Amino acid sequence: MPTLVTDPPFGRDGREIRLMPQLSAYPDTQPSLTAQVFERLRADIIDCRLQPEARLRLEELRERYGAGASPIREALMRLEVEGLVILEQNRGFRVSPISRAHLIDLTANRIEIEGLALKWAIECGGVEWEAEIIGAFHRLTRQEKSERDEPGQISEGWKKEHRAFHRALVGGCGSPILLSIQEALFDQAERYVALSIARRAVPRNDVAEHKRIMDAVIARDIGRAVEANRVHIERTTEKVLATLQALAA
Amino acid sequence: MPTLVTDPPFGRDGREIRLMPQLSAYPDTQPSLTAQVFERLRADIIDCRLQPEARLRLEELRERYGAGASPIREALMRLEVEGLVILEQNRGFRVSPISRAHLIDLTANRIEIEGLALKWAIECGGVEWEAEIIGAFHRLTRQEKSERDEPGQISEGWKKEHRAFHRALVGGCGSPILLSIQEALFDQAERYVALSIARRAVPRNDVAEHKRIMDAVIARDIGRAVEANRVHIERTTEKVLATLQALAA
DNA sequence: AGTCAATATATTTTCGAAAATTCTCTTGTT
DNA sequence: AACAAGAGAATTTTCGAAAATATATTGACT
Repeated sequence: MPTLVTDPPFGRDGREIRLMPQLSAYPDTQPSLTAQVFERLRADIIDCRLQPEARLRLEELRERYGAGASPIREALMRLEVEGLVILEQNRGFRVSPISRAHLIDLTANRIEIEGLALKWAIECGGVEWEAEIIGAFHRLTRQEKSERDEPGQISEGWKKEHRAFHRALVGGCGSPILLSIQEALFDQAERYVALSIARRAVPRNDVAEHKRIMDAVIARDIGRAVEANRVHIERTTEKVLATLQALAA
Repeated sequence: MPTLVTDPPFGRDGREIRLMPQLSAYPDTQPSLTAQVFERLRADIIDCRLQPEARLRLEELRERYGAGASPIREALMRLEVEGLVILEQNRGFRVSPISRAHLIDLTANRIEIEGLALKWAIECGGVEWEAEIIGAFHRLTRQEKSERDEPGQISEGWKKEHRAFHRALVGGCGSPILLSIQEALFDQAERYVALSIARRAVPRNDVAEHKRIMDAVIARDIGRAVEANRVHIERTTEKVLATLQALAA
């Protein structure tokens, strides 16, 4: 079974260049335990199965994820840099707190970062990029937002397609750095949405908002696209702020 | 259940609120081994004592930093998220490669991110912020850029003050998120400068550039400040690109 | 020679327990 | 009652070695 000749992603080390790498040297290795724990922890935090400020005791996490101390701490260290977790010296980890101030900061930054990414994408994205967006939008509209059995819940499928759509929008910007920033901020924001939903807020219908962004992007109208994106982000934040407010009261 | 809407940064846990915390509960704990290793590794990579693409073998690092596997791997995981290190599954870590493309991407992003931070800072920074800048500028100008004994080397002191000056400029923006992004990008960029210096490039005199930024900021002229900052960043990058070019040839 | 398989070596990844630190609870003192 | 000190428990941090994986080497076969 011949390996497809793809650009070898890494390892451009004189010593490592071989005419034909042994197949066994590049198996589809399953992700390391650290990587698995990282993904699960990240998802659990974003979806608020682990609540803001919840203590993350090592013993509990070992139980929950079936791993030793090392992979778990390594995953937590990554999450701390991404802002989903905080570490207090010798006092362990907890899920990052949420707050009005943080949400507002996050929103302002998302508007700017995504706006910039949109601008660059419109300036330099090609047809392939446009096609991705249109495809992603189609998949998003064909996806039920709420689960049939749990009406006040956003479906996993919808969340996935929603993320994919936003990713497609900025995907043509040509800047890996900007994309990674965008993704980190998106993750953080999702946490607030999950929280708002968990508080029985009714999911809102935002198909029109998404369509407006897409239309402006396809029309290559930077100003309109950035503006539509701003509106979309701000609407979401307003909704979340309202439920947070109601909760505090 | 966590309270949602108050803003104090940490530890807003009913149980932890005490009238007067016991002193012994908050000692000046010395940083954990992980934290120490992280700082040293980060510095070694930024200053190119660990060269781009160098393999980071666990055993060597244990030797170098006098620590066990856990702290070192934890530090490396953090650095990977920050982009200073890359991890290849089961094949270990190496220092992130450098490239023209990456430097150019970095530069474009720095111009935008720092520009935005400058804008926000000018809009909402107070007198204290202005004073910090003026102080930082003063310290920077009083610091020798080159070491007396090593003329083609940038002094540690200057690098520290230079970082502090740029930090002071954006420090008033009021956005912790934007500041953390700015810092991460600054770190990455420093690596290229260090590399260029290591290649015997003569440090350039950029006092005037810094002064131009500061004057515009103090005059609260957003356009001029952002423009001056853009010029400063681009000049640095041009210099680095030139030495990289010469190196490749 | 060149390829392949099998083996040996090197390296990363993971675990379980020891060491260090923080937290909790009791007891004694003013 | 309030506070401080100290023993004991809980938890985090770190280590050293085992398990898993990747790389290098050897030797047989074409």
